[in-house]
Amino acid sequence: MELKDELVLIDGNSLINRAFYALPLLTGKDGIYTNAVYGFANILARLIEEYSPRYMAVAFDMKAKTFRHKMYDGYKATRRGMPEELACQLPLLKEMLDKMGIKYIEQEGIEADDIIGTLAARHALPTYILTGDRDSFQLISDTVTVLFTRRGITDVAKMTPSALKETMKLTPSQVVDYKALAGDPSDNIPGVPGIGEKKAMDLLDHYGSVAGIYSHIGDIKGKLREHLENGRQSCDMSYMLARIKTDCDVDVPLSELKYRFPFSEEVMEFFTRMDFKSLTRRAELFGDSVEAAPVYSRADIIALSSAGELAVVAGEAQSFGISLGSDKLSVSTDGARQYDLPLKTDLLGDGPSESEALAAIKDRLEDESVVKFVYDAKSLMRRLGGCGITLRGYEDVALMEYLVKPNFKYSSAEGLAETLGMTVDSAAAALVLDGKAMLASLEEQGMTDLYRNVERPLPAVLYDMQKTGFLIDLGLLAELKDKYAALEEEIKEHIFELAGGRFNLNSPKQLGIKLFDEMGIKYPKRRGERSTSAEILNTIKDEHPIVPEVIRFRYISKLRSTYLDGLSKVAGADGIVHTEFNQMQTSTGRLSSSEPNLQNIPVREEEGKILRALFIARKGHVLVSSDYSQIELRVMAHLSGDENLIEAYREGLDVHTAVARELFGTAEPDAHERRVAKTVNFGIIYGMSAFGLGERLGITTAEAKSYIDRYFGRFPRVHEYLEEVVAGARERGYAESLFGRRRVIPELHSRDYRQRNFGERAAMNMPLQSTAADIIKIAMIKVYEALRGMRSKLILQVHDELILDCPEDEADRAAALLKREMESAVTLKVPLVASVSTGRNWLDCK
DNA sequence: CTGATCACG
DNA sequence: ACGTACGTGATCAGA
Repeated sequence: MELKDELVLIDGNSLINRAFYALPLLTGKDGIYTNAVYGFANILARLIEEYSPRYMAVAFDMKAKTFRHKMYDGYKATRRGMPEELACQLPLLKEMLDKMGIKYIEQEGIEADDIIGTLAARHALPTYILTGDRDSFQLISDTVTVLFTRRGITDVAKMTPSALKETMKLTPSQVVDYKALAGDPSDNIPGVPGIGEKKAMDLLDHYGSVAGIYSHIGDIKGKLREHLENGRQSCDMSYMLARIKTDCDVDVPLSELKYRFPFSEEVMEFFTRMDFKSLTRRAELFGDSVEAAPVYSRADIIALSSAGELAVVAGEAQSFGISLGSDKLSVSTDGARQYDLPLKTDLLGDGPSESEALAAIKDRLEDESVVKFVYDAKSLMRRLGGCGITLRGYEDVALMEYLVKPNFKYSSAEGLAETLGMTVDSAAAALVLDGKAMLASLEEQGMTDLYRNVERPLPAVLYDMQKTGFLIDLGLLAELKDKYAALEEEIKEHIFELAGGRFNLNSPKQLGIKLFDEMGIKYPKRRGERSTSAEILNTIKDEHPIVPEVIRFRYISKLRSTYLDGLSKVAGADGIVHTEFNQMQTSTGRLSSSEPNLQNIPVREEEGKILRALFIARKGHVLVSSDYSQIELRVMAHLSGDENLIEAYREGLDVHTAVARELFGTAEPDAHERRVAKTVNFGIIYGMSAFGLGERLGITTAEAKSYIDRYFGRFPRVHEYLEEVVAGARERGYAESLFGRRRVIPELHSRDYRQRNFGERAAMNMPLQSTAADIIKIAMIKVYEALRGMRSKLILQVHDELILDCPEDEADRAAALLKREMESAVTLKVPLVASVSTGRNWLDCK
């Protein structure tokens, strides 16, 4: 690219502000904010491509007051300070400019505008000023053009004298006159009181300039003249404020404004570090010695025509990416070439069938030492399982993505390819490329062990659990369905009687109208909104006999629709339900369960708990269940190192009672005191607020606060720990578990108070919930290993509980094994305790 | 397709 | 003066 003898001057503050607000709050790999720097870099790249200037400079404002502030206290007084999320990007921006060799200038007491004005005046060569600030229009001339960034950053208007005339009906010098008259709210420049945009334009049209107006003041009549005369001083001052200086003490010879182009390796490294993927691929920005990141457009695709050819291709490789679509099987060994084998489907008769194709590479897929880069190993296992193949030796790229970005939305290998800028038919190649890059990212972020020892082995465990499934008592299910449907109908009719009319009871809207408007039942008045939630209904259940009936209807209806009907829909003819365990769903590392969700089967209410009798062991088997006792609190004791708490656990005390003792100063706390302590303990885990605790305990916020203060007084290390967690998360951008799992929490830097508070609570909760999730995952893997050779099967995980289905003669052994592996999964400063129970069905496991 | 509601840890 | 405990998934109504 040939550079031209032209100069580009950039208003750094203006541009980075635009970039910041135009782009979502992106975070780079380390969770630091990079959106503004990214936007800035993009504009620079575009600018260079379009204008190819040889000289460039960026001017920044400094915090110090300028002559304008001294002249007028109110100058820019309405400006908000730079938000922290942006301020923290300034050093990055300057680092980038340094690496590009672009001169940046900042000088105390001089604003960026004045620096730009001065440089533009000193250097007589074609000059472009890049800014989002209209003030700069006064600098426009035959040689100076303003590149004005309007909304966002992609929309740049080229302002020449004629363009200015056209859009604003002003000449460059009149820009200052205009501001002297109309003022500028954004800079808090007053102008002439009583004169707005319209009048200012009229006056300038007539008299040309402020000087012209005042020299003809005699021609002006009435109110307008009064305004002008009264506002004379303000007008003069505004003129001075708005006028950009072109004679500042800034002297930079042209030779210093040359920048290093093409960009060097250093810049490439910076882009890579910042995760500016698209910029790293723009070869035209970099010199020949710098290798631009490959433009992942499309892998070089080679069509195979037989399973035998596939076997040859895969047979030579020690590692390959593999993607199994509905009508083709693709493998890629190097990420550049991809071999596609079309498969016979129901509609298409060509090629081998899926099982024939897979059979050809069975030995490769089952060979532990051959690394397969796959996307979502668990779902691949299911398809391979159908062909009698067991996947061994894999790297799961989706899991790696999840670890680095737990908010990442699971899609498909094709989706991944697209995200990487590749075509969807290059999935297998994308897996190899991204897989290798992600392994490096995991290493960089200290998550290699977490990946290798926890996440990567888990798909095999989960697949086995899903495949085994949980047996349902279909007879009982049919019975309960009838019973609950009838009961629901009965309650419904009763409600309609009490209400004196029928309506859709499932509609919160209609219910609200019926209860609160038509029947006039009083509801707690809190900020207008009225809810029909159980929480609210419970507070008014004595107002009218219909209220408790509605509450009961809701509950029965929930049990019937969600659990009874829901289970019927997903249970197979053999009575087995196969839940899906989602390993890449939560931001804390927990699993989730769906279709059906077996992690929210009722247990708290007796009437609902009965449904657990539906979940039974297979014939001749029993269920063995084990749950961790207060695992999150124990994790907190460990992480905080609070001696008081650790001691309580080591002595095997009831921790809620122990906390109640501290809270109330009683040796033998009563049931109420223990309940309060228990609620406080939960509050700690959730990052409690005094209000929240008060709500749950039914006490005032002030009373709740005194409990919290007392708790932190008694367990000071807990207090320190929670504060550290928040501070650390704020600084680093993410919270982390004991094993290095991360969750980025951008809300901590939100401008919105509520968002920020939410971020703080999420930050406090994350290490506890997340570490507990890691622990039970480790336990699952250990249990799965330990069960090898036995007929007992892991079938369910509910966050702190594991359930096995065991032949009766193995039950005792399995129970002991389960307890042992769970308790020894990791070693903390406090013991881990798991309590085991056995039963024919889940209800009996208590 | 989102919000309200409610089931679980 | 504000709004207020963390993490999920399923169902239903009503746009």
